[in-house]
Amino acid sequence: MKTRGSFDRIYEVVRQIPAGRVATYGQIAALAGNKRWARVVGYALHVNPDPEHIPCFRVVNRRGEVSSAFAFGGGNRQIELLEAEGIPCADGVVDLKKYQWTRRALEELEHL
DNA sequence: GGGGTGACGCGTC
DNA sequence: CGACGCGCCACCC
Repeated sequence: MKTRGSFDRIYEVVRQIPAGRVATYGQIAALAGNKRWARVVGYALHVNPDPEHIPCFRVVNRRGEVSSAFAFGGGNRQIELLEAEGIPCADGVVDLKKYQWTRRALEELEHL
């Protein structure tokens, strides 16, 4: 597979999102290198080349809302996958306050 | 190389 | 956290 420039960067970050946590597009962008890639992140996941190894369902917008157009078969599918990992999002919205993937969150988990 | 597009973010009202 | 608009940047044609 060829490197798709920034896309590859983005995929790498998304791949590192731990189960049971979600990340925002802006956050992915920031971790990938540029905060302004938020839009590019969306595009990158849209053309997700390897859904099996790239958990794009763990990526939500800054408000915690799941995507309306999902590569797996609709936002509904994304909700199922998230709940399967213990992330409640019945209304299609995730509580970022609790489930957003941050270093701080990881530390707290380990500390607990 | 120019232009259109998009699974976004943030300020504003 | 309702709606609207602009900015942002990479990708495809």
